[in-house]
Amino acid sequence: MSKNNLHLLKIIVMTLSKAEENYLKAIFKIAEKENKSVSTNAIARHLNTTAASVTDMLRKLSEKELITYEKYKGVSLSTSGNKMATNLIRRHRLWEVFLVNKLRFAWHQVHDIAEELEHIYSEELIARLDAFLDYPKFDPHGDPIPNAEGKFTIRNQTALAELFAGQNGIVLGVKDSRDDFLKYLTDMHIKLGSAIKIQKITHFDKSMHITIDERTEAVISHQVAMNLLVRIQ
Amino acid sequence: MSKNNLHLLKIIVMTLSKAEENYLKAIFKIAEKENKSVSTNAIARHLNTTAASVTDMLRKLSEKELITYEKYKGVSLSTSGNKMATNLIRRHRLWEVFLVNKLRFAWHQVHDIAEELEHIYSEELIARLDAFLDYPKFDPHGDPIPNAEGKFTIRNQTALAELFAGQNGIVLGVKDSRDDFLKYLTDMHIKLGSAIKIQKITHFDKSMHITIDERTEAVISHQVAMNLLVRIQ
DNA sequence: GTCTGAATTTAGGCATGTCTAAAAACAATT
DNA sequence: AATTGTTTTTAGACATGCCTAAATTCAGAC
Repeated sequence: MSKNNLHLLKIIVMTLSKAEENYLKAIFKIAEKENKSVSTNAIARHLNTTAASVTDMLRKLSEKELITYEKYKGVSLSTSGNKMATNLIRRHRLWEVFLVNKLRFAWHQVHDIAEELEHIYSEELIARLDAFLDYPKFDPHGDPIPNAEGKFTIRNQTALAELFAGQNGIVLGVKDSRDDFLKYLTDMHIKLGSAIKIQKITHFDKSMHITIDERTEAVISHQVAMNLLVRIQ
Repeated sequence: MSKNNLHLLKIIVMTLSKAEENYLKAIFKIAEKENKSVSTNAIARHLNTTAASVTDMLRKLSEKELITYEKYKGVSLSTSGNKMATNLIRRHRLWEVFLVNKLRFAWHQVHDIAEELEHIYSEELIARLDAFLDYPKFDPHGDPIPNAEGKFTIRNQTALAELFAGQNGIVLGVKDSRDDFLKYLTDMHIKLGSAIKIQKITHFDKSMHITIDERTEAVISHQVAMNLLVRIQ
C-alpha cells in the first residue's frame, strides 16, 4: 500500500473524542449564524469554557485536518470536519425524534439526552434508527435532519410575525429552542402542526390575537411570533 | 441542613465516570460467578487492563464508598455500589431489547452498542424506554432485566444438555453469549422461543439430534447443548 | 518457620482536556 | 505611528485514567 493510501485510511478510520466532536459542532453552529471565520472567543462562549482551552483544541483539530486554522485568524471547518459536524447534527436530531415520537418526551426535555446519544458512534445504529423513525426530514423543533450524505431538506417557512390578520399558518418549528420558550408553547397548546389563525394584530406592540387549532384563543407577543416558524396556508 | 444530611445528599447526587461504572459492573459480574471477594487480577483480566490501573481505581471507588476494599484482600460491592451496578445492568439489557426488538439488530450485534448506551444517565430516559419496550423481564440473550428497584426475575431454566431423548424445550436464552456462538445459533435457525425436540442422543459424544420448531433437523454438539437454556415442556 | 513464585501495590510517567495568569498580537482611534 | 483595549496564544498546573517497572505482601510447599 502506498503512503498516499495510508493517509486516506487514516482519515476514514479516525474516531473523535466527545470533546473534539463538541468543538466541531460548535464551530459548525457558529459559522452557520455568523457568516465568517469563527473566533476563539465565540467558541469559548458557546462551549462554556476558556479561550485558552479553545486554542489548545484548535491546534489539535488542525493537526487532524478537520479545521483550517491560522493563529489569530479564526477557524473554519475543512471538508472532512464539515462532514463530521453534519453527521453529528444528523445523529442528534434523529435521537430527538426518537425521544419525542417514540418515548413521548416533551419538546423541551430532549436536548440534553440527545447531546449524549449523538456521541455513540455506529453507522448501522443510525441507519437503523433512521429507518425505525421512518426517515424523518425534520426534528421536533422543526430543524432539518441531514441525510446520510449530509444533504439538508429545505422548505418554505416564515416567522409567524410576518403574517397579516386573517392569514393562517401551520407550525413547522421554532427559531429559539430554549427550554422556557418551548415550555411556554406547550402551556399554550401550540405544537408542531398546530394551525394558527391570525385574528387581529395590535399595531401598538405588534402583539397578535390568534386562534390555535380552531379551538383556543390566545394573545402572543411580537417576540413569540418572531420565534414561531410556520408554513403559510 | 445538618452534616449528616449533606453526606446523604452527596451519595444521592453522585454521578460516576464511564470508567468507574465499568469497574463496578466488572466487580458485579465476577462476584456473580466466583462466590468470593473479587481479586485485582480478575478485574484486570475482565477489563483488559493492568493490575496497577485496577489498584488505582479501587482506591478511588473505596473513597466513594462504592466498594469494600482492604489492600491485598480483594473487593466486594457496598450496598450503594451494588445498586449502581444493578442499575447499569438494567440499562444495558433494556437497550439490548430495544436494539433487537425495535431496531431489528441481530443477537450478536448489540452488545457493544449497548455498552455505550448504558452510560447515558437519565432516570426518565430509562423509565420511558422500559415502558416503550413493555417492561421486558429478559434481554435478547435470556438474561433477566432487574426492575427499577433492582429485583431480578427468576425462572426455571435448564441447559438443553440435561434433557433426555423425547423431551421438548423452549429456548429461553444462552449461557455463553459470545459472538460466534450467537452467530452459529442464528445460522441454525435457533432463536429465543424456538421449540427444540430431542430426537436422539449419541452416547459416545453426547451430541444431540434435534428438531427445531418442528421443521429443521439438526445435530448439535454437547458443548452447544450445555450453553442453550430451555424451559422443559 | 522459611522460601519462592504469584498477586498486589507503589512510584513515576504519559495523554487528554481543562484551568489561571501572563505575554503577545491585533485593531481601532487619535 | 503610537497608544490602548481586546482577543488570542503561551506557559505552567491540575485531575483522570491509563501505563511500565520495581517493591512489597501473601500463600503454599517444603
